[in-house]
Amino acid sequence: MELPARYNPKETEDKWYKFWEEKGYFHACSTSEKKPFCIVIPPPNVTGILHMGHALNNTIQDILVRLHRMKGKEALWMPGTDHAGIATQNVVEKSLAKEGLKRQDLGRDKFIERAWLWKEQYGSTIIRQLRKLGSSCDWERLRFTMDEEYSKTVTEIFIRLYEKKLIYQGSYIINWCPRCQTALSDEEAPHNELQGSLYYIKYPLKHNPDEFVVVATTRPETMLGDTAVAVNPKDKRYKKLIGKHLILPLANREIRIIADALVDPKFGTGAVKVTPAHDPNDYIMGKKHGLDFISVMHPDARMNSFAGDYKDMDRFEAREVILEDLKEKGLLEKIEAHQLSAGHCYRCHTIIEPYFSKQWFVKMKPLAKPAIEAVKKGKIKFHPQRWTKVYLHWMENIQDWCISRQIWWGHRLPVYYCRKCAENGKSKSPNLKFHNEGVIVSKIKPQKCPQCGSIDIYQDEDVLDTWFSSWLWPFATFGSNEEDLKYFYPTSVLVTAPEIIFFWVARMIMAGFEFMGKQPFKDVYIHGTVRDIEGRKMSKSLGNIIDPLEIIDNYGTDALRFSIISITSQGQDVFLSEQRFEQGRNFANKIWNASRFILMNLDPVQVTVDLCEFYKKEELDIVNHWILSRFYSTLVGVDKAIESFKFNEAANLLYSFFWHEFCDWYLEIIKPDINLRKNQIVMFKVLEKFLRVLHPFMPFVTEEIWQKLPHGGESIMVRPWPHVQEQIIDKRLEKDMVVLFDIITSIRNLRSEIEIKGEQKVPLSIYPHSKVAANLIAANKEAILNLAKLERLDVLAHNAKPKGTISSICESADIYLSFSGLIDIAKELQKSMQKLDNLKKVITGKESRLKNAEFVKKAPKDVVEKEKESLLEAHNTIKRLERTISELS
RNA sequence: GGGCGAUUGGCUCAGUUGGUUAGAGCGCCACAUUCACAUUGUGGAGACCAUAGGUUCGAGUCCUAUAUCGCCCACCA
Repeated sequence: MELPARYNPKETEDKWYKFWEEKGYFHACSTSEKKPFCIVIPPPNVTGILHMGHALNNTIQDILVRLHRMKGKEALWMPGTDHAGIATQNVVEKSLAKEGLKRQDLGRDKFIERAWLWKEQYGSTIIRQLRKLGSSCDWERLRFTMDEEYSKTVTEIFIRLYEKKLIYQGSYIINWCPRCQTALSDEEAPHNELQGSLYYIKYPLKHNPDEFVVVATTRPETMLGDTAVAVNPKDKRYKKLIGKHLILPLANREIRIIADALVDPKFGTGAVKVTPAHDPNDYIMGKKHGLDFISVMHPDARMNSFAGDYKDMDRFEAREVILEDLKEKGLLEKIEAHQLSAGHCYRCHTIIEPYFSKQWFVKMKPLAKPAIEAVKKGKIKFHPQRWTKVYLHWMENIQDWCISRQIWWGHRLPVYYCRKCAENGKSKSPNLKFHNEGVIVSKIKPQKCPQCGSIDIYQDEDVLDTWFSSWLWPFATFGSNEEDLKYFYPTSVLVTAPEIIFFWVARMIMAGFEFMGKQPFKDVYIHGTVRDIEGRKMSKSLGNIIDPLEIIDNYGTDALRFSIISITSQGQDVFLSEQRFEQGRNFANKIWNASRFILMNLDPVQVTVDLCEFYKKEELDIVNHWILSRFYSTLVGVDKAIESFKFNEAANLLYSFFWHEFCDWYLEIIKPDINLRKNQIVMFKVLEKFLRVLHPFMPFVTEEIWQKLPHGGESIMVRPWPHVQEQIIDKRLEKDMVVLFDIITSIRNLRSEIEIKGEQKVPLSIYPHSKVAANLIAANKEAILNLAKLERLDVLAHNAKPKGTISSICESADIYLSFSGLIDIAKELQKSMQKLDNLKKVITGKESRLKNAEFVKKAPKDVVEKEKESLLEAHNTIKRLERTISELS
């Protein structure tokens, strides 16, 4: 069979992916007799495009799924996308903006129509890209968090929680994004450091306007909403002022001086302006002291009419103007540089505004309880383990979850209001926003108010937090299919990134227990973040993105997969440069060429035997036994590595086995006798099995080659994972072979050092140091002749007189070169002296260790024995070296 | 303020429960091309394992500080 000398991924990848899919290999079925294995994909946003984080995340999942499929499980990888409320709405709004439109111009229904249209058109981009990656997802089950059935579940869950009084409506300070104009949960408003200023502002006393209380603030623009100044009750400086009144500058309102232990007397001036509607701390004080809540901003963070002259200014513009005005009035005492941190919208990075508003919340403490237990008891395990602490810390300090969003794209709250009931309630609370009368929570819009019978009913405008649907993902994806749920739930492993632990992982665990009564998964593997070579996150704005699709285009999917896996250790962050992908590409090519070589030399008739039968009946020679042993040892290592989520270790084991042992040594050794039956069988079987083990890592190249090999079955993808043949593994032999390689390497080294030209063959004598070495040399004489390019090899018996000059010694043998003329005596002498020196140091170390009574007494016996042995060995080597030196001089 | 991670050849990283002379890939140097593969082969150079203490017969590995970098959490006006 003629194959090109290079592996071309472009010609194979799409072909095989299509083949697998058409064969239905990706599909998993709950009626199977097999044991289930299930992973639910962290649903990428519909707005998403594949980045390296996805590539890593999904490669790991695909490895696990393919592996377990081969191991005989009914393996399901449940795919889907997330509607990504704010992100998608932003994208659709942007596209509208190009037409000069705002969403309000369209109205809610039209806008949502538009959003769906967008989703239909672009929402499957990421799915297509996941396929390029080779992901073996069960596409028949593709889900979307706004599918009809899924949405139904979301609504039901809301009602269930509401009825359990775990969902409530209330007015609190929440994180408000003025740009997206919606509330956000705490997790969606991460705090970032900012370089700001601390402004010291004088507030005049009412009874004596020439005297001031100076407050320190980072946000002067909110002063217009101040309703008090607070001091610590123990603060002597202010004690006599407590209860007195101040005139709030610029607003010319009277505000009270209150005492509260929350105030830190050491910070600033020890006096704090209190703005209950714009600061969470102040909110608490406001509640405690019965202060007024004055919101001074519009939802877009422009100042509102409570801000008087500053009305309609943006909050930061207002800050500047207010500072100017204060300065003019002589009320700005000083400005200090000050580091602070502020919440930022995780979607648009706008600084969030702590904003007082009425929202819906989930009471989290009761949900957290079983989720904490499960992790503490080890029913759910994090890998690496350290994330357990992070998880528990968050869970144990969990805050209620704000779930209402003031956007249009998402699951609308199943909440309706009766206008009539609300009107009636108004008498108690003048602002419609602040009362709870007339709330109806229902799956569908009620015909009339169950309270008063009015038909004047309208639905809440808000939608739910996107994560309120994703936290149901491990079971909501099965919809109402009880059999599937019973079979596949709880799922097996969750593979995800650290930044999503609180958003998603923790909440899924809570939802699993609350709604299913069972944990959603057993293991959580948290992989690292993919960064650029300088350790920065990859982002568009930094321009440091490495596009996985480009890598696929240039290097191939298998190269991408293999490279990224081989550098991802144990959840450590990955520093990536494009160069890394050469390793994967070269490896694919190496496999390709080794296979090409084998195919060119393969007699298909000879290899149709069963390998087990073969080595039961026929005694294996050293080399074939060795490579089989190494293969199975590697397999053991790979199994173990994957079990402990050390994917890089598995990948690297496969890499070095194939390249350095199978190709560099094994194939080179058997090359001259490649037609021998035993060589035919073993080289073929090892290759075939190796391809299977590698398949989860590099699915395409392995399939392409496997199909060209004689094979049974349709696809490598559905072939069983090889069984470890314990009886073939011979650690002793593996070690011995290293001796042989050591000898060959030493001869090659010698050739190189004395500059024997490439093909020039030299005669050599060799004196083996041990019986093992002697046997190996005898059994592999041909191999040594070939690999070390020797004309002749004489193996010296004990006491035999060597013919040449001693030229080199290695651990296992002395090597005598038969024509001494080639040797640079001075150089060799120097080299030997150097070796002698090193060895003497080693011996000194060993001797002193062995003389140390403590060591002999306390160290394990085998360690002491080993030490003695190696000392003896070193002494022998020294003797030989000294002999060499005397011969040379 | 608290927590976590990292610090090992020029670069990027491995390094199992402490055990003898610390590994890999890339890069570098030399040699090799009618040989499956130059996306190759062969050989080589290159590391007092961040610093300072400690535990131990023995520390890259365990402990305590320190430094630098990074991440996360917290009601830092």
